[in-house]
Amino acid sequence: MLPDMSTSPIASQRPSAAAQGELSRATHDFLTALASPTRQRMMLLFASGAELSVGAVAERAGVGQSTASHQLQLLRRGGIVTSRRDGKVVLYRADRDGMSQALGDLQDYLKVCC
Amino acid sequence: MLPDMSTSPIASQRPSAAAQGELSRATHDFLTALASPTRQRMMLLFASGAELSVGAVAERAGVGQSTASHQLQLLRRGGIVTSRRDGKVVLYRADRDGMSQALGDLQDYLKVCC
DNA sequence: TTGACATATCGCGAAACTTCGATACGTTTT
DNA sequence: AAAACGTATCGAAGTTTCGCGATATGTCAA
Repeated sequence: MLPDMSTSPIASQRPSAAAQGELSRATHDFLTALASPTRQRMMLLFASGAELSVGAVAERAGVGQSTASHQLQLLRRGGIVTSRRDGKVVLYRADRDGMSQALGDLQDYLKVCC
Repeated sequence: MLPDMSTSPIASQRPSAAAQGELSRATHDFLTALASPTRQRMMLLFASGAELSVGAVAERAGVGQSTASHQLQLLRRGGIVTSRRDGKVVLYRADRDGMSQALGDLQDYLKVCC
């Protein structure tokens, strides 16, 4: 089954969550998603707005199909990629809005410590 | 023994590392350091430029002394805190420059995927 | 409906992380 | 020099993550 795409984990967070001194769940997912060499390698495949299927990511990143599917979901949960189904294929691409929002939340959080 | 404070892991990286499509070691350390609830809790103790010893962090964060020491080193490796010795005590505080540089590198990296 | 194809989920072992108590190291004081 | 104190390192148990193959689910074509 496809994961729930109707509710974005980023959008469900208040913008001022970080300013209150607590790192939001969405921002935590953003950090953990990017803190992985394999997922970093995957993200580079989406340069220039490329849209890739799970199989294409698996092949180019040098991982198995199940691994690619799982890691792409972690990236999606972190607001870094978006997915849409096109026939049998599920296409992923970089989530520009999600990334900028997560970065903003992160900056707000870090301002507390300065 | 005290860890090596003379060479900052952030400063040893070229600024354009992220633009070349590879996430630098320093930026990876920054992400992994922040992707931990315990370390996030610790960082909140440094609000308003507070400077705390390892023991103070351990007590306020509710962890053992060895744990606090270890996690603070991970935060230092990520360019998020700085340490200095004052007598028997080692004082940690937020590393404003390190954080802004890591954030900049992260932004550069994310620009590749947009 | 059946078959073919792509993706998601499951189960598992390997590797990494977290935390602790115990111990070694560095610093100051006596 | 030795004791006292704070911090860093060590070793180990528990938890989490990672990657894989196998299997289930979803989709299109025949």
